[in-house]
Amino acid sequence: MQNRQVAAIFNELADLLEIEGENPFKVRAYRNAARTIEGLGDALEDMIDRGEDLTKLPGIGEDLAEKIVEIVRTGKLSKLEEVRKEVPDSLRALLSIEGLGPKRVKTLWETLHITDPDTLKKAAEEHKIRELPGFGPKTEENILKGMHLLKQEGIRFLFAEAEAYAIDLKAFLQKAPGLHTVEVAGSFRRRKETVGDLDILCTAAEPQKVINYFIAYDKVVKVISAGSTRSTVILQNALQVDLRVVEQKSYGAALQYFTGSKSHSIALRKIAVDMGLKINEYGVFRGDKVIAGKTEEEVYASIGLRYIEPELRENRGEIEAARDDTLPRLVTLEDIRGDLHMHTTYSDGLDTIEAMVQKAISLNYDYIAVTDHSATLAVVKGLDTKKAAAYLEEIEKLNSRYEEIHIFKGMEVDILEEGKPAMDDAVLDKLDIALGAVHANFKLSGKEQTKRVLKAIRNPHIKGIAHPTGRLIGKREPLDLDMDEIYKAIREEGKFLEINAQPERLDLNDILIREAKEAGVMLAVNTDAHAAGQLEYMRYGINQARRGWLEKGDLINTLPLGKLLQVIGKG
DNA sequence: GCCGTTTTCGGCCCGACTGTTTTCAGTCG
Repeated sequence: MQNRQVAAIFNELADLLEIEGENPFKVRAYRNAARTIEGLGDALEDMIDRGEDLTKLPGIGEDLAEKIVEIVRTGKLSKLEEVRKEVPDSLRALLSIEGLGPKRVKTLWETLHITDPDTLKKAAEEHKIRELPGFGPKTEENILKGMHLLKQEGIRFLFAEAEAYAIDLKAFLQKAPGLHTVEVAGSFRRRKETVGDLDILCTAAEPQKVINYFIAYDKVVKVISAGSTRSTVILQNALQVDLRVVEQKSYGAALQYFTGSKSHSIALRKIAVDMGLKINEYGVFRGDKVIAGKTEEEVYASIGLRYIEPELRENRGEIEAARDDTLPRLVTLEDIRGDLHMHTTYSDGLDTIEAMVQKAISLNYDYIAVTDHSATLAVVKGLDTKKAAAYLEEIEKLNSRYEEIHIFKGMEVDILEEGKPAMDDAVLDKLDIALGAVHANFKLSGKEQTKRVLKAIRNPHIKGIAHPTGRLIGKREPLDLDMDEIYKAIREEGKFLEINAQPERLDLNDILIREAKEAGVMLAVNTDAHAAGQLEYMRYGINQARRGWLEKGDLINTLPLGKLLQVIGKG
């Protein structure tokens, strides 16, 4: 039973209870618990096995702790089974229709016996809905329009995809009449690996003019709302954009509010309440008097906190750290001295080794590792023993030609099912950096998979593990690895784990990165570039590293060349 | 259902927009 499944059960229960009309604070308690569980570094199952006290977790009390144990032990929750008998589970689907919340869904169910999207559609088409109290023709129409958006519900965009749209939109908004500033906030500003919508904050003297300009953007296909200070639209690509316009004096408070995360902001507001203050998007107030709001620094300072970087704002301990002045000094792109994972025409890359070298020089790197694939069934275009000889020779040649950069002889070596590297020792002996990686047999049991990777880590030829969990965001689940065992082995062997910067990998994820750091594990952010231009993906990996609380000293590729040589045993 | 250097009971973040109303409930972020 995975944490995500436990969280899903609580979310489902919350939805059904809310439709039932249960105390909204009780409903919120279930949702808060689900959020806490989703953000957990450890598997609940392991925590229970170790006898840890779950009520220590935020938002988990006696009752919910018991329910968690029940779910983990039995795979289900009797309370949910009971509620399902009272409220049809299919009603949940209706909640995802724009404009339908628990109250209206309950009304539809009790009066017209609507239980799912199909019966809802029929009732709307027969104009039965407009007759209900609290409903009208407009609502009925909106329900019908919202029906075909139902399927697209819940899609999230990779950060890198959202970035492209955000850049376009920002450039467009910069030309809005009377605009002062425009900033993309929300999960985009927090640099989450996926982004559900874009939240954009503008400051302008006349907000209405900016709103009017915004909804005329040529990629807008639907205007959901457009008031005097905020608006929500849907773009062609189904991306939702929320725009908020405030005055300059509220910029900091509004940026904080619009950046979130929701639970981070709620926690701040609670602190303010305890101090007799109130925080909203216009400022920090004592009574009617504004005491802060122009900048985010001011807002945090007003409740006794240091400024918190957006990447940390997830209510996972950053607020306590800000109070104690123990926040990390997050690593930056400028700290990176080199890239230790990339591919060339020697395997499945698009550019030559020399093209990669030249691009790396333009990025001011001190070193790179060229790490083409070893050939296996999974990676057919890779290096065999014979091809490897030419490959290594060319790296050496380029190394003497380009004095301004050091080129490591590397290879991304497939870890076979038994944990052995897919390359002869004779070749491995000649390498500076061999990265072990899993590219096939993803379905092994957690125990076997862990054993397989541990064996690779203990292999003296392997220096690091590339994209350790093998996940592809939205496409492939991570390997079922015992990460604590992995961290232990990596630490003992003096090896490193990679943070892979490919937009759909970002592997390790933020939570595992932070765990790894706490376990004393060395890490490296690498691009796994398959073309020279992709060396610029480093920034995505840095985003992830920052979300994992990493500082410069946690990454080996911030080290100067001499120090790095020592770390990989070549100094 | 959670939580507590004010509290073990009585609070629980805060405001904008829409559509339905005729002063506001429901929804959303």
